[in-house]
Amino acid sequence: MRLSQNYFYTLREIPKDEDSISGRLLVRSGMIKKSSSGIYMFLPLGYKVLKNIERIIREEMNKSGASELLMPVLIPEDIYISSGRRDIIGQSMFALKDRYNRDYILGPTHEELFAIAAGMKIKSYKDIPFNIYQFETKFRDEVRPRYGLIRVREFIMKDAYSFDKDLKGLDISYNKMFTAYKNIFDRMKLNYKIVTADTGIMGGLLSEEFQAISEIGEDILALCSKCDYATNIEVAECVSTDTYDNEEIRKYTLVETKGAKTIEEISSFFNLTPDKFVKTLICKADNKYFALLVKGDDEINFIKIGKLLKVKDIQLATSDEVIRITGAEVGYAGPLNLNIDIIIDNEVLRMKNFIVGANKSDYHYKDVNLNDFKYINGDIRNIKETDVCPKCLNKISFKKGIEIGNTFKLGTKYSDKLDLKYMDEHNKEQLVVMGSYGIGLGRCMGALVEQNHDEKGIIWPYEVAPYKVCIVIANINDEIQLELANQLYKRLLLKNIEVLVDDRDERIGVKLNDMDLIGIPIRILIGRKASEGKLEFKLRTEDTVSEENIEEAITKIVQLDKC
RNA sequence: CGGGAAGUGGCUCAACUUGGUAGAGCACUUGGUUUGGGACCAUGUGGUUGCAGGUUCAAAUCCUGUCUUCCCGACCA
Repeated sequence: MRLSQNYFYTLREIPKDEDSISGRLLVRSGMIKKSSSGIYMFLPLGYKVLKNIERIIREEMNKSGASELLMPVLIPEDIYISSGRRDIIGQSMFALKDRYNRDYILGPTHEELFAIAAGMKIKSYKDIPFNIYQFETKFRDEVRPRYGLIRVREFIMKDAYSFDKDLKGLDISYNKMFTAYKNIFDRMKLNYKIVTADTGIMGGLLSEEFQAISEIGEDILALCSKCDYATNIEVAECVSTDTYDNEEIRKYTLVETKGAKTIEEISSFFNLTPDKFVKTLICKADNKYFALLVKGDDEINFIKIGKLLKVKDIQLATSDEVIRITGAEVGYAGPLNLNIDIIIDNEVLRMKNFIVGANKSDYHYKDVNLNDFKYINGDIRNIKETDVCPKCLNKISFKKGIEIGNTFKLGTKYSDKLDLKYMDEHNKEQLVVMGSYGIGLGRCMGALVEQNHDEKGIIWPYEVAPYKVCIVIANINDEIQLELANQLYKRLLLKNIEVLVDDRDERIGVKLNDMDLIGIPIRILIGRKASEGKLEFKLRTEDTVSEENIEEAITKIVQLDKC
């Protein structure tokens, strides 16, 4: 591709509407452009990267035996009503009506349609297992699009679905996908971790996330330093090794704590560390109120609460509701004289003579103990970095991750709702067991840039790079340079290597800076030694430049291209 | 959705507080000088100041509404 004759631009200024390094670099390098909040254009250079990512995924998917197909984006709302997800996904779905006033949604994920498609084939146990997948644009009306391609409202996902007769079969299908996913992300050269996670809107039995390690990651991963324990903190089990307080139990007393509402404020009021306090949060779940108690320096985990109480849609109570229930302003809730169910975190079990709100504005109780109120207990807090690994009790550490892929063991959730059944060996109807597997292509692209860049620009891993080689012609008015560049260009094309020729009428500094910015792995500079048949060879990842003749350069490039 | 900020040539910003009819840098045109890491001189083009309404002799500036974008909290590939 000759730059002078193609759609290509870069920006010198930093775009003001991008909040991440990857977003800024991708926009500056003319690969993407924000069209509206969370919606992007993929321009020629960026589209090539996206296509490379797609190619890697397709190759590995096909290798695993899956078949590609294509589903519509526009889906009748009824289908999501029957699966029960119209309500679960709710506001995140883009919804519209056709001219006859019929309701449609733009597909946020396609379990339903794939289950229907699977039903076309599946009659008997002999018809399964199989795996079908697609690359398709998904629409999700995210509350807050962010970080360039990382959190967007319209994005291309590879989604695959497996169909098996039982859980044993699902395990096999799942493991095939798991292997394919590892191959995919390894080939992209992403630095990632696999963690177990909550099943969220998909539901089902198991969810594992492929998380690209990055500072802008929106998920926190709890990783063990010794064993293979790795989870999203949303589901990380808390195991405390602290010993029980062995103070004498005292009788609680009321203390005026005027104006001190937050844990910070009260701990400085009492001049005690936050772990001597117990936070009481009022929440509402399925129209019932609960009081949740955790140690002052812990955080509530709503996913754990949902599982413990078998409720969904848990929200913190509004301040009006808190006033109605506790009789005090927000900040003074406590477990004493409270007539809603109280759930305490296991950590609180170890505490004695702690401080809680008094359900009276400006007052707290001190020296409160567990026998002063009724409760049930459970693991309802987020794991902290000071906690130990729940599996081997060694040190745990946190990393932030961008969720680039996810695999779910769905079980029979969708086949039940959508009536996907087969006839088994004993002539009995059985529900098909499903798995679903997603990869966000744009997210991979964003995460790659987050992980591979320097102050000059992007550094694409070879296989995803839009072009593998760029030939920079120092002086386009020099016939000899042009001729040498031409020769190299044509010969590399014959070897099926994607080459970009920077033959623009620009100063050399502009060209070199642009090539660094867009991150082409191999750079050939053809300049003043062209007359001797020499050119300069440089890798984007290294600072050293070597002088070669055309044959040497081609040999080196072909070699790099092979691995 | 709630809270905060901002919308001014293609891009990044100034002028707004204190109304007087829009300016810089980059980019672009043309000419010239340059030419190995974002050149220089000259020249020119380009804006109904997000949109609508109001106040005023006069609005980018003040007021109201509206749309959009960005930043901080509950979702997910």
